[in-house]
Amino acid sequence: MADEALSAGTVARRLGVAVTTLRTWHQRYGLGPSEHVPGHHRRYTPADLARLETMRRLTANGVAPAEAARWAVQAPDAALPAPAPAPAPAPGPGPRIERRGARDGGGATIPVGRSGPAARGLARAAMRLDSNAINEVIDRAIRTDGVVTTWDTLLRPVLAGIGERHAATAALIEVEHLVSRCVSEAFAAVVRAHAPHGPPRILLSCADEEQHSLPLEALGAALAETGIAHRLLGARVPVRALLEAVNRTGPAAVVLWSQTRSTADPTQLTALLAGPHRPLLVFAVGPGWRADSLPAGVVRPVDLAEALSLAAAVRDSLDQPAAG
Amino acid sequence: MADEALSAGTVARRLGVAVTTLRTWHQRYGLGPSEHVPGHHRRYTPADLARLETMRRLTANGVAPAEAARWAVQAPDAALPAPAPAPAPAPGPGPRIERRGARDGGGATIPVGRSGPAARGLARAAMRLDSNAINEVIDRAIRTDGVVTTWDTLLRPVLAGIGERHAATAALIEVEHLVSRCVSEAFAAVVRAHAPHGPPRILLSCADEEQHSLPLEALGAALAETGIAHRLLGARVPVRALLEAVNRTGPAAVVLWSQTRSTADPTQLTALLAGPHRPLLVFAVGPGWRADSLPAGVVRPVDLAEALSLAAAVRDSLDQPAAG
DNA sequence: TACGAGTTGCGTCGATTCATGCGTCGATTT
DNA sequence: AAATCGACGCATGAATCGACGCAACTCGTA
Repeated sequence: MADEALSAGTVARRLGVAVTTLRTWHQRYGLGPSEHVPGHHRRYTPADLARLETMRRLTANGVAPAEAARWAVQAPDAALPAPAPAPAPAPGPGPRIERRGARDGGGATIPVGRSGPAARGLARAAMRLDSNAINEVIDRAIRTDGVVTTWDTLLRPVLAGIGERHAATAALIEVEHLVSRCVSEAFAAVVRAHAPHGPPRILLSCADEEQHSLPLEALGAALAETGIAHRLLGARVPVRALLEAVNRTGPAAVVLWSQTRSTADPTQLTALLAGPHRPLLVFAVGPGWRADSLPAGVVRPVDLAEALSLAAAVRDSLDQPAAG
Repeated sequence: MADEALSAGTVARRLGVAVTTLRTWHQRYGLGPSEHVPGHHRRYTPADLARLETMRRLTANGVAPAEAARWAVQAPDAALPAPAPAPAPAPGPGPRIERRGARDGGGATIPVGRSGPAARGLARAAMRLDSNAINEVIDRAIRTDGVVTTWDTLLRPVLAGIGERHAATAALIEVEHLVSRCVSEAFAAVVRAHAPHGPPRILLSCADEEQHSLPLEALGAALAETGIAHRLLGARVPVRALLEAVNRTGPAAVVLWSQTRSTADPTQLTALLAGPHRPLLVFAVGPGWRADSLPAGVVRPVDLAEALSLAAAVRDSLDQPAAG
């Protein structure tokens, strides 16, 4: 693979920095050619270049150089705020539930489609308002399949089914509340069970006016499951309060959830990026956000799993005096 | 060079306090970086951080800052005075652990009045959005004093203080949300911990449009603690949904919570009594209800303890063959 | 009940320290 | 000969420093 060995000057020109800077980065941060004999010329392989590219993109987004370098060294291809967001339309992670079939009983049932027996069982327990049974099902599912899978294949379908019924029949409000509560509690239990390592560096918050916090709680539980500490603000967080929280706690990353388009005001993201304690990374998560209206420097994971892996990348970044 | 030399700002963010506070702690209590040349930047080693962490934990538990600092300086890894430390008498109904030195003040704080050190610690933890500390304090309080006492002497005062501040300054919304969530989770944990004996015969529900469900959750947790199973519907339960739930589950008693007068529509109570599956007992709980407007046959406990004892009475009466 | 004293967290201000990108210089590599 | 190397130093803006003061809270006392 040595057919591409770029010289220092070439790389420098490509990145738009001075040659000296490359040398500085090498000796200050260890961010240089993987194999380099002191005294000899530096030869950058494509991998090295990718690392430098990461460094450049991070710093271009305001990340402190020292931290950006650390990040670049250990996660060369870390997903980053791409200047041109992927042309993914915004269908949202809305679970496409088959509303047909699933005939379960005579009266008012919850359509869960082909989401497996557990979902049907959960739906039945919900209809009975049997919180014990609900808890049991959820707990077992989480214990068996983990938070992410449980959320995607069990909870979200059932909640969506309830919501659908609720929208159609204007009934089942109690059921919806009860299940939401149980889910929320289950997630909380997960968080409590997994003692977080260090201080929470990730802040989860709903967008202003956004009422649905369950998906965020799912993310929080998934994070906890992975051993990543976080802070969850909850639903309906005004922008001012969010900024205040960011200012007070200085998180490395902020996740802002928006369920519906009406709550997806990009201004909030802009405000986050412009605030005094600018977070390293800002995530816009949820079906509400429109990819084309996001300000530059905002990452938009498409589902829980992606958000999780991105957050894990954040975790790996140790903090150190940040300047610049 | 120390592999980890955290700057003042980083440490401050980690702890959830302002940078200025770190400096203040240093010069007031001597709680600073072990080696620090005046005029130069402070560099906190892991050991220093541990000391500060101790400080944080102690203050979160209500210890006066001055004393907490003294403690932290000489015993960096001091274990929490959790179960029964020497200088702490039994925190009975009068949690007057130490009458002096528990002052508080400064900046945006939460007024808790003379509600004991635990309340102060909780308020402090809340201000720094430290959910771990919040959980810790609440859990210990519940474990030590039980749900009712904890609610009356710790949680309600603090929540009221936050609400007061919030109403006055329009700030602290995040704090309010976070604490509410933690309280809710703590109650849920209590309910989960105490496996209910039989089928739930008591239904707890918020009045229509009523958003505050925390007091109800407190009642639910207290019931669970006493071994009484219950069903909790949650906030904002429309009358139709309530009746539907009563109809489906046929509870022996229904508790309807109203926080403010605007949600205390007596019609709901009347509807309950007139429904097909008339509950044995209907409770109207909460400050919203007006005694003179309640329909006949509705009981109105004045506080959590009374509601609890009445509910216990219900449970006992169920053991006897009820004459109808 | 009201009031003053003591505590305490934190905002502000001018001065200083630090991190960082890059220019320069003599020696070495290509 | 051109490019680069390692070392050194400089300019600049962000972060921090120390000092001061404020405001809010609690508690003892009148």
